[in-house]
Amino acid sequence: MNKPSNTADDILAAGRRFIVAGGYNGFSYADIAEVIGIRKASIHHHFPSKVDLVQTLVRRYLEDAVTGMAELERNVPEPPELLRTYAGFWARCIEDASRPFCVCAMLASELPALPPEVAVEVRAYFQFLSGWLTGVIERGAGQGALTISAAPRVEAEAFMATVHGAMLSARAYGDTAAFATIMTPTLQKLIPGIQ
Amino acid sequence: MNKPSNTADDILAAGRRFIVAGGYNGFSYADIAEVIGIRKASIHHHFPSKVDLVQTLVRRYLEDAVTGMAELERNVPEPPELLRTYAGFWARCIEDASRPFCVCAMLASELPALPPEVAVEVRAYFQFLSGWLTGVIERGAGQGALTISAAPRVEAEAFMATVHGAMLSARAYGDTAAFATIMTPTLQKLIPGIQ
DNA sequence: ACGAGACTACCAACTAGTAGGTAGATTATG
DNA sequence: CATAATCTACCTACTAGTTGGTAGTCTCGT
Repeated sequence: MNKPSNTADDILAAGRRFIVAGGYNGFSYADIAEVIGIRKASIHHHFPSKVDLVQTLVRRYLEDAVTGMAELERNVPEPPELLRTYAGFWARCIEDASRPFCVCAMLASELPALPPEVAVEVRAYFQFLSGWLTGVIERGAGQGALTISAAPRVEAEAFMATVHGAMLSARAYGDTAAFATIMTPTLQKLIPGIQ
Repeated sequence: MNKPSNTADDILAAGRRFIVAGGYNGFSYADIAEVIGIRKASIHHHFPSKVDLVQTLVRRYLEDAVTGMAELERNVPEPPELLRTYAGFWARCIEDASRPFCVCAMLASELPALPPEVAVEVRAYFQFLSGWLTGVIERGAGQGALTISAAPRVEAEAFMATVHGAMLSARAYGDTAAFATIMTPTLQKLIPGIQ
């Protein structure tokens, strides 16, 4: 069922690691060529330009998020647990250094300097994520399972902002546990009845 | 009282604008030379290397924050108003596009790819800011003027994370008002007795 | 006369991207 | 079945332009 080793996918995976570490201008075709063991020109065969490469990468990142969230909602139906699982997912990714930062959060920070084709994909990711969180929070508040003090959309934006800011702090301090430390009280304020 | 036009300061100011827009790798000596109207080589006279330039820039950014916060505390003594004024400062900076992002939040995002001399300065900024916020929140909670559900240090980290994440969202959406929209309920959760 | 601050003129290394070619697999056709 | 055409995936070798940085010179105010 799993596809054979594919160079294009290897390039995208390497590109993702580089973007997570240093952003759009933090890597070159030469860097990718070296880590996956092919020549620079061969990357151009798969992705004619750097814009193509990063555009494809971000588009696939969003697709993965869409299917990931759908599966998450199938496995974890309750809104409070959904938020906790989402935050826990990132806590693990950061702690085991497998995905120490969100690709789109990284790219969003340098949005004014990004090629417009990439910028539009990054914006789409933010819109999807905030839309998904709005739905979860709206449902949770309707059930009385979440305590909110503003409109679901606004609470969702605040939650998403805290997640991204917590990633940033964990990185700034070089302390992977900082993410969970920040998210715990944030979740507690939304979920009633736990101390 | 105000110093005469100083090229070194002009270089730092231009560098700051470029970093805010696109990070450490998002600008070159040539870019700075062009906007301030001197030759590339003349910048090396003031800052021998790019590391020197950015290190000086971030160090001064922290110094300005230290004196700025001290002055803020002299003018606005009450913790709730202090937090509101701090958030309001950034809201204005973002809305009038004068400082659409925090230099150190920007650099922190690409910390793993940063020269270590710069990284250490960025870390120092985060430590100062979280320390200052911890003090304000601790004092406010002691007076009963702020409602907190975790240790002051943790509340301060969460507040700072939300500020940085809200900047990121405002940038991602291209909507300067998003920052204030996110910060309003965040402040309301901390400040009792307002609806 | 001297130093600060600017200049011209370089440099090696790196950037994304191109040109042209090769080996091998796949597909179409007589 | 054979063979010709095409395609995929890579290669070497190159381009024009940019990167941070250096060396040496000119100019101007004190």
